[in-house]
Amino acid sequence: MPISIKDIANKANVSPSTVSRALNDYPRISSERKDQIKELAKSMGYIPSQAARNLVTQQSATLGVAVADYLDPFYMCLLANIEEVALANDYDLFVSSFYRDRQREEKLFDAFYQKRLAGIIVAGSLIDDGYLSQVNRSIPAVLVNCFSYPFSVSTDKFSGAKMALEYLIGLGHRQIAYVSQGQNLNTELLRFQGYRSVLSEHNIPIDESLIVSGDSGVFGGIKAANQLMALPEKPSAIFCFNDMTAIGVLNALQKQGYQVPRDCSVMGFDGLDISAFYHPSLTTIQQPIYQLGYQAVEMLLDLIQGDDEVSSVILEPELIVRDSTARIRE
Amino acid sequence: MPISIKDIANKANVSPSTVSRALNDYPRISSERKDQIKELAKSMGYIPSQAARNLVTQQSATLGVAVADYLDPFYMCLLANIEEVALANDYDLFVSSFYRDRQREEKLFDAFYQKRLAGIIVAGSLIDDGYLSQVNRSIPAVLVNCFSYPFSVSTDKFSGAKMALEYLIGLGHRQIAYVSQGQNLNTELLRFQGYRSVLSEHNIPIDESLIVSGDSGVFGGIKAANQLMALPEKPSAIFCFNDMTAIGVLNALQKQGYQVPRDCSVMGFDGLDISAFYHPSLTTIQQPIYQLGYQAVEMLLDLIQGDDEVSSVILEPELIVRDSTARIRE
DNA sequence: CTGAAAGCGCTTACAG
DNA sequence: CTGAAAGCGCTTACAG
Repeated sequence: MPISIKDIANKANVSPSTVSRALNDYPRISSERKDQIKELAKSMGYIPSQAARNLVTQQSATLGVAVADYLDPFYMCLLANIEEVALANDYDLFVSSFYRDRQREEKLFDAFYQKRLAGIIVAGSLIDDGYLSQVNRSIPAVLVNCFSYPFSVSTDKFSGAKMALEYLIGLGHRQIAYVSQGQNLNTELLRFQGYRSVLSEHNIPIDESLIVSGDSGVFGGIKAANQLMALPEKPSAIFCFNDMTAIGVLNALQKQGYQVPRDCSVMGFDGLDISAFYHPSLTTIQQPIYQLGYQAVEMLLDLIQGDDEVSSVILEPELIVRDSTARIRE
Repeated sequence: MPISIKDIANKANVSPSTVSRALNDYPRISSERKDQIKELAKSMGYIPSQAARNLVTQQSATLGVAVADYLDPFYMCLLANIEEVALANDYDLFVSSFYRDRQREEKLFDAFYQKRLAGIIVAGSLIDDGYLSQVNRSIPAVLVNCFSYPFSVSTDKFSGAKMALEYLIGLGHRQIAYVSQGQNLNTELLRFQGYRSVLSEHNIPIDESLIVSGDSGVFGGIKAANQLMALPEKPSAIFCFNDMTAIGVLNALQKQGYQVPRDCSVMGFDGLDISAFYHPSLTTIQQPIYQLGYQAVEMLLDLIQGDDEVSSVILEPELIVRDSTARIRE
């Protein structure tokens, strides 16, 4: 049984109100009494009940964070940044994963709401375009990388994909494959649009057999690469939905005896830390992960403060050239 | 303002007690009334306040999980397993990271306690041996990989390190380096003991210059490898504290132009998914990550139920031979 | 400066 | 089967 404010009041011969005021640095209280009560509370090992406090104040200092997948380092890096910014603002985090499962994502909001959290951040939402109508709760929410939602902070995927394609074409590649994520989300479609638009600008016809679908993870990348290398006309470069996919692609190519980048260039998207340490290190499109997390928290805090003037943010990614891409061989 | 049980009671012309009983499937209630109230609650978008319920029932169905580092896939894989098992038992998780910072780890317990969580799991504790005396709270706790704590579930690191060394010696290696974690935790010391004990069994003298300290991450591995390869007598094999360290070592060796495993064998510890996809794929000691998570939750649940008969669990790791190790060249 | 009282949203004996 | 009442641990007007 945890000790309560009442226990302290009894021992100090004051009312619970006084104890509460002392502990919360209420201004009009004799400082001797305040110090005495604080010390007593400490010696008794008192730790306030957040639930009780939240109930009476009708507010909470914890933010809910839902990430698509604990096993994708992108979300973990984002999460680490979100936690850091939240902590700096005296909020703590209730973190949950929905394992890229839409049902589970939807259920999460009940959990968040039951806890009466101050606000929520969703990264990698599968509800995507339907978010506004589906999750219509009175709790402020910010989505990361879901451009269609009015309160969101996203990397410009279209622009990122274009950078990647321009770069590969600049290296002389024409047979450029794309390994998609496999779901019709904005984040996917924008990359694909970038891919198509650069190809058509360069008058390179779209070869449908070069567009294969992954699963945003390593295994999808492996499967996709095997599929691509079985083609009569193999690609000379493979642009992947994300770094994890690219790692799968790299792995499959190397296992089949292809040399990267000599036989085939490979590009990722995300800019995960580990992508720099692969062999060969991965050329990729770097998402501004820290900014994504920072701005998401700031936006959510504004929303919580009742500031409705906020509007979506789109951040530019950056091309990082490393060793997995090279000029095409004649 | 969220709607409450009172709002429903008013609309249904019954007392709040009745609403509560209907919603909680209290047995003695007319089923027509029950259904009617349930429907009404749903149509009004009622979602119960967990804080209020916890306050009155004096219990909570959420578990606190503190992990050392979001950026180490080992903890994330463990976390995913913990969450799965917890969810299956109708508990949800309050997850937090302490960023391998002891101060932060200590602070976390106040946060957990303020929330009156049902129990907590700590993975990668830095308080380590001091845990019992430091964190003496009335909330049940299970530690993962902290053998000295009475309620813990751990991989046998001593045995794991021995497997690694036996294997490397079996391949003819004698100059075997060890990259440590850099902190005097049990999890570290046990590996080191395994390392020493196998060497001495084989009458191989310990060469202190082959024992260098990393930081349990990629960068520590890189630094350590550079240090080792600057030695007059370079190691022919490097055994690393964990896979992330090994990835750093691999990277540094390759950058310096060494071929792995031809010029030097490299071994990790953990058995991360990604370690299989490196080039070369990493020989490692596989921790039973799923079992670790599963048993930790089960043990915590027992503790919460007041079952004090539980005792620590030690699980055996497994040697996974892949492509980063080879027989020594003459 | 301090106490008594009301109330946050629930649950649950206690009567009926 | 159902309502009135008490209470979980706090905070905060309202008096004094």
